[in-house]
Formats: sequence, structure tokens, C-alpha cells
Amino acid sequence: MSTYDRRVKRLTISDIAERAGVSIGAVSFALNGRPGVSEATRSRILSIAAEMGWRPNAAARGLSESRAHTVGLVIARSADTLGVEPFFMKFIAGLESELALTRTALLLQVVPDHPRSIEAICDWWAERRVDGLIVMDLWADDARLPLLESMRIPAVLVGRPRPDGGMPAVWSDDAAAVTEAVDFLVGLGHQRIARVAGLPALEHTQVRTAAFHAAMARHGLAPVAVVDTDYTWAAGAEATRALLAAADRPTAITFDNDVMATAGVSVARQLGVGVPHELSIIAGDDSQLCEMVFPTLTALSRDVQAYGAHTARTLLRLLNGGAPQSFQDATARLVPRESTAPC
Amino acid sequence: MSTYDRRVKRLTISDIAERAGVSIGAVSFALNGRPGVSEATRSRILSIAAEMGWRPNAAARGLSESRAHTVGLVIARSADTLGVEPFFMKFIAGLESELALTRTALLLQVVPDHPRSIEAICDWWAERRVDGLIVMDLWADDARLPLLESMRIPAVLVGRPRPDGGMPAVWSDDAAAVTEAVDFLVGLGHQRIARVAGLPALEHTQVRTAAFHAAMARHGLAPVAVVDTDYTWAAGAEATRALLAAADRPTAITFDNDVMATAGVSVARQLGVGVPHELSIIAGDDSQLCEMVFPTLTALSRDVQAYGAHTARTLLRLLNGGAPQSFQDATARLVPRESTAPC
DNA sequence: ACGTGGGGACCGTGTACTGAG
DNA sequence: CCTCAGTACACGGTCCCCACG
Repeated sequence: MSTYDRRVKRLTISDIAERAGVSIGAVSFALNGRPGVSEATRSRILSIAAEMGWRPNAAARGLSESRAHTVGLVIARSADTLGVEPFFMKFIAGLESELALTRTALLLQVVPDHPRSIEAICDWWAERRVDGLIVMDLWADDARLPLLESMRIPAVLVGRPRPDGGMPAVWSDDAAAVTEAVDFLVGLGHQRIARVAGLPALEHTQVRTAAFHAAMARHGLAPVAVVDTDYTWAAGAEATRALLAAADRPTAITFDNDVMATAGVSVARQLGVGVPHELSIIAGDDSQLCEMVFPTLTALSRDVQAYGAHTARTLLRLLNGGAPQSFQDATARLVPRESTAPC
Repeated sequence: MSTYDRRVKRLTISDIAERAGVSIGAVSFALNGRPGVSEATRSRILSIAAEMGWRPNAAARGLSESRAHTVGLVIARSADTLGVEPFFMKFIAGLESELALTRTALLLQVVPDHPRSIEAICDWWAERRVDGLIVMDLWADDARLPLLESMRIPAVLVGRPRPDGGMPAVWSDDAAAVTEAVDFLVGLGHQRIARVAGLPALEHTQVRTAAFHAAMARHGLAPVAVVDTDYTWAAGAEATRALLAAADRPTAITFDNDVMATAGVSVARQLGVGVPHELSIIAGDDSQLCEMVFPTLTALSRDVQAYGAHTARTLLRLLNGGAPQSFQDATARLVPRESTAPC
């Protein structure tokens, strides 16, 4: 016999019905705000339910409604890189602030790679554990999208909308943000600018890289280099080392996240390259980290929590029968700090 | 009419039964490995189920078994501090590596304070969304514990076991780790040592502070100061500034996490105090962050993912009817880096 | 005819009980 | 009499149909 007996009698709707002297159907109607009960009965039932602390059993409700009142988020990254990226926790907090309003739960799965992410999605869907999904870290040619479409799984994409518009997306104009960073550096007199990019398979990396080339070209400049990485500190350090060792050393580098920008500062210091006077640095994500290093980092900043909240709202609208409707969030804005200076 | 029709016909157990030419009872027995079906029938049913990609409906199973196959994790911290602490994501990844083995899902909730954490727990339990809980950030006098006991909610504590032993706990010897740090500093010749602690309401902060006093006393030393904080970078910076401005400035400071230690390095530099030659610094958590700053931080390091995995395993054992059995994880070990030097 | 509330089918699984070979 | 499979009901809600005043 276990310490915890699963078979303890728990409060059900019939307890409420009995206590109120009505049928369970009446209780159900009263609680869901449907017509069919008088206002007096409804309020009596509601106060009894509240008093007894009754809440509908999620499994029973889910079975009856064919709705789990739960959405899923699968994150496909190694735990190491996840940990240092403040982005995810902030995003999740934003998601939940919105989900809580409709009593929708969030199921989370952290898996190391894409195949296992697909596996997790299929499992959740087959078991009807989730009503819909939030899909992050979109690849340029993402195997999950055809899967989601063919299985008709409601989902919101965190990233650019697809041309066909079948799924809603929540996104911000990465290209404009990158352009602002380039314009800012050129305005300071920089001509030799390099970009340390994130995972090349990710769509937004490609968008940003294209925008970087375009912005440079508009100023009649050629990029010193664009280096692909995996977002880690080590990769950022190595990229910086290579860039600073080359003959045509850049006078400014933009990094695709804050972690790598920090690595860049660190490497520059080791090599005796002064930041910002000999090298300007811009971080592609903003977080407390950017204010924790010396010099503090000029960064592209956005409200990540709001981003998460908008994502949740977009998914909920879809689940409630709304047509797929994408949402463009605010563009990241440049926050100048100490790591950038005139050239 | 919505794009997504919730009423699409989905595979159920009766589809499998029909296809196999048996009753649904036989299918259920076959899939759950119970006696009552012949081996030939069982394997035939299993292969048909696998071929059709059938998975039991979680709501139906949960309703029938009175078990959600889901556990909950409530994190009560502001999104800001959560973001910079790599600890949580690593811990979650560790939890899930273990939960996935038994197909148990993880429900996550991030709330800003304790009362709302209690609210979330009550909601989940009343709705039977979870079978058990993982309780982190224990307070010395934690209002959640009596609640969990009175409602008989299975839970595992991440922290020291309670004297009564009613709930299993997963913990590591914080006192020993702090002692090792003090011994290390004293071994380097330090006499004036200060401690920048975390949230004073948290139990493990109190344990560490007590251990700090004891270890110092054993060496015949009096602490320069023990400063309570809220774990944020700003608090760490302020504490460091105060300590370094005082007449009896410490020659070494231990910080309760990596973020504040980073702040300490930053403030020391601003004040022209050389690290490590004039000031040694030890970080109480280890992460990539400790290797991202200059000088790199000597830290108390542990395998946080394994910690999460052990926690999940302990909870699952309890849920499967095992007696509450606590688990002492490995003690954090000191990893010397560049931020500590002889005095 | 209309507002109100009772009775019961149904959602998909798990699992006693029952009965046939 | 023992093995295997079929039937029936429980789990706790939602929601439709219909009786009653």
C-alpha cells in the first residue's frame, strides 16, 4: 500500500449537483455559462462549486470535448546552448502569461535534435495531449511543416509567414533590424564590417545574412566576411579570432546573439584589440548579459516576453476557430551602449 | 467553419480491434502486457497497432486510470532572473530525459511569486492534470509543504529532506561545498573573506550561510560580512561595491551564483581593484557564463542535468507506489580558474 | 409557447466478470 | 478445469432531447 492512494474520493460534478439539489446537467450548464438554467440557480451552483473548491476533471472534459486545453512547445536544442540563451525562458514566461487567461496548460519538451522533435510532435498528437503547437527555430526547408499540414495539426510558427498562408506566424522584421545595425555602423564611419551568424540552417539566419549583404551593398561596401556558427560561446570566440587574425581585419562585427558577442569582446581583449576604439561590436540579442560585460554591448533589443504573449494569443485564436492570422511584432531596435564607437 | 476541424475521425482502440478481428478488451490486454490473450493474438494486435500508428488517447486513459501521466513543475521567479540563470533550462532538460522513458509529460508554469505558485498547484491538482509535482526553491518555512501534505499530493522536493521524511527530496550537500570553497581560499592565504548570499528566504541560502560561518570559525576567522541579495546582477554589483568601499575590504568574496560573481568582477574592475591579485572571487554556480568573463571564474560546479534526471526518477518511483526515498546527489566540486589567487 | 431542469447518450480506455471451448 | 476472448461498466465531464410547470 502506497503512501499516496490514488483511489481517494475526489470531488466531482455530481457532488456539486447533489449539494445544490439539481442534476449534473444543470451544473454543467451553469458553469459553462450556457442558457437553460435560471439566474438564481446558476449563482447558487457557482457559489457552491467555489465554496467546495471544485474544478472540472481535465481528462473527463478533454475526452468529452475532444480538446485537451493544452498546447505544446518543442524546443530542439542542446541543453548547453539553451541554458545560456535567456531568450527561451523569457519567451516561455510570455507564452504563459497569455495561456493562463484561458486556463490553457503548456506542455514542454526539450529534445536535442530535429528527428526527435518530430517524434515528440507525433506522440503528443496521436495521444491527443495537445490541441496545437508552437513551432520555433524554423529551418529554411523544415521537415516539420509538411508533417503538420498533412496531419492537420493547428500550429503557430515563430518566424516568417509561409507564402501559402496556411499557418499563422508571429514574426518581426529581422531584415530591418540588421539593416539598422549596418546603417548605424556605417554612420560611425565603419567600412570593414563582418557578420558572425547563427545556425545557417535556420531561416532567420538566412534572412539576416541576405539583409546584411543588401545593406552593405546599398552603402557601396563589400562585407569582410560572414561566418556561420552554432550560437555557442566557443564558436563566437573562434570566429572572432579568425576575423581578427586576417589581413583585412574588420573594424566592426555584428554577432547573431549576445553570447557570441560576449565571446567576441573576450577574444578581442586577449588579442590586445581595444573595444570599442579598435573594434566595434553589436549583439543581435539583448539581455542582462549585454550589461554584464565590459564594455557593455550595443545590442538589437526586443520585448521577448511580449513576443511570447503574441504567439500564444495567435495560437489560441486559431484553436478557437479563427482563420489563420499572422502577426508582425515590433522590429528590434538598436540600443547603443559602450561597445560601439566612431571609426 | 474553421480550417481545423476538431471532429475529424481519429484512430481508436476499436479500429484496431476491428482490424484484428477481436474485441476491444483483447486489444487493451495485449497492449498493456496483461495475461488473458494468447501470444499469437497479442503479437498480431501489436503489429497492427504499430502499423496503423495507434496511440491510446491520453484523456481516456487518464480518466480510466485516474492517472494523468503528467507531472508539474512550478517555477516562482521573475522572468528576468530566470532568463540569466542557466540552471533552470539544464535542470528541465535533465528532468525530461528521464520522464521521456516512461512517456510522462511535463507541465510547466512560470509565475512571478509564491501565492500564484500555490494557486497553480491547487488548480492542477483539482483538475487532475498532474500526478505529482516537483517543488523547487524551497523556503525555510514554506507554505507549500503543509498544503501538499494536507492535500496528499505526491511531490519531490529539490532541496534538503524534511525531518519527518514524508516527502522524498533530492539534494546535495551545500554545506560541504561552501566549506570546500572556504578551505580553498584559506589555503591560498586569505583571511578576510565575505559572502554574497542569495535570497535569504530560501532554505539553501540559510544552510550555506551557516556553513560559511562554521567553516570560517573552524579556521579561527570571522567573516568580513554576509550580504543577502535577490540573485540579480544589480544586487551582486551593489553588494560588491559596498564591500570594496568598506575599511576592512575583503581579499576574497564568494557569490551564491554565477551572475552575481560576474557582477563582482565587473565592479572590481570599475573600482580599479585587480582580480585575482587584489581580490579573489568564487562563483556558487557553474555555467558557460563563468568561462565567458575575464578573468574566468573559479566556481562550484555540478552536473545540473543529472540533478534533474535524479529528481524525475525519484518522483516517478513515488508515483509508482514506492515509499518516499530521498536521494543525495553528488556534492558540487570546486573548479579553480583564473579568478582566485594566493593572497 | 416558453423558460427551466431531469435523464441519458457519448467521448475512448481500462478492467472486472462471464462464458465458451 | 483452465485458457482465451467477449460483454459490461466505470471514469467525469459535455450536451442533446424531452417533460413539466
